[in-house]
Amino acid sequence: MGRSPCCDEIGLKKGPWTPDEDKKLTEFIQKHGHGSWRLLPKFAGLNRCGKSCRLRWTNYLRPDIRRGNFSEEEEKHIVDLHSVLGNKWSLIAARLPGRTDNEIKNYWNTHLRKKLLRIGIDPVTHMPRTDLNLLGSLSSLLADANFRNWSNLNNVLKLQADAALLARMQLVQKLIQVLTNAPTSNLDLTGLLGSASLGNHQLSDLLQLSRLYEGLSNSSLSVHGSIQMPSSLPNLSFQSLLNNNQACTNSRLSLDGDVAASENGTESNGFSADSFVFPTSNTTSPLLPASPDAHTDQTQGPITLSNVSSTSAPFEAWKDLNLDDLSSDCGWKDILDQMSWSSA
DNA sequence: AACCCACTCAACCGCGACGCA
DNA sequence: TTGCGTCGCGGTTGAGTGGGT
Repeated sequence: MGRSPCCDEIGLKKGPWTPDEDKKLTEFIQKHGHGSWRLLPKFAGLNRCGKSCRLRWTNYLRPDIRRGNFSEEEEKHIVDLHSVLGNKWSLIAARLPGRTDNEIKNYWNTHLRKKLLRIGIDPVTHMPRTDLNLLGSLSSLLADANFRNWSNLNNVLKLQADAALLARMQLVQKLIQVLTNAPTSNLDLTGLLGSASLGNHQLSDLLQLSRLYEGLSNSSLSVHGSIQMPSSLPNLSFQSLLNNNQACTNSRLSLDGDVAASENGTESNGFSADSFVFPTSNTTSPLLPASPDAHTDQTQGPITLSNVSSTSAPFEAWKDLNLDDLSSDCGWKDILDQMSWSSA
């Protein structure tokens, strides 16, 4: 919408602030509050635009700002939060008392991002990088003395990524439960999809969620395999999809044991009541098993959700989130935006 | 001492969101 | 509903700084 004209005005000072300007701004705000940022510089006797004043105050002069180096605890917290929130610096800053979004953003870009890259973690996805020269990354990791206190950082970060995935899976589970009004965690969708209670939009949304769930579970299994799926995640049963013509039409599902050609000529996958394959374009993996015996870390033994959350905070961070936070994640935003029922 | 280069971080810019008339 | 003013956010810039040669 409308652009603030204040910074376009000619004659306003730009660049570094002088101690005198800082003093004027601080004294004025302490006495009167900031009120309208646009009018503030005029009343405070500053030849600056309101935007510049706000920035100077919020990022530097505010009395509750904590200066100095980031502690290890803060670093880990930032990584945790970033794995869930992405580049939502203001949200991250809100969970780190005394730190500003600008400070965290700078620290991320100059330190943390590089650290993650060095140890082979993609700082965007928080997944292990796939474009690595493994030997090169190993040597650089070994050479990185900065991580002496995070000796197991690689594992910790993998767990974080896993935990973030699981958190998302749990969210999808919740959404499915809301959509289907299913009371139990062991969700059996038999009959639900065929029932008259589900409208076209809901059916479509449910299928979309199902694909999302599958994508997440595939990521968890194929990329990491270091985490044990918690029993709280649903053992989804999609047998009723077999009998639902609309679902088959919408999603180009094929039936158990059958292989049906889809419109583009590729084959989709069969599924049964015990396992199923979502109608994604190129995956053949079944839904993750709910068995606690599956997918244990070879060297450290099974990792349960409880001890994952004790070593990494995404679950803690997740508790603080609302759907607005989640919807900022582009893929998730699409999903949530398209849910015609979510606001109903 | 002079220069170069990499790095840091305060500050700026552009945009979207929101409130209000 | 529309348009305007304002705020706040995230990405980017560039001056300052420190280390290496």
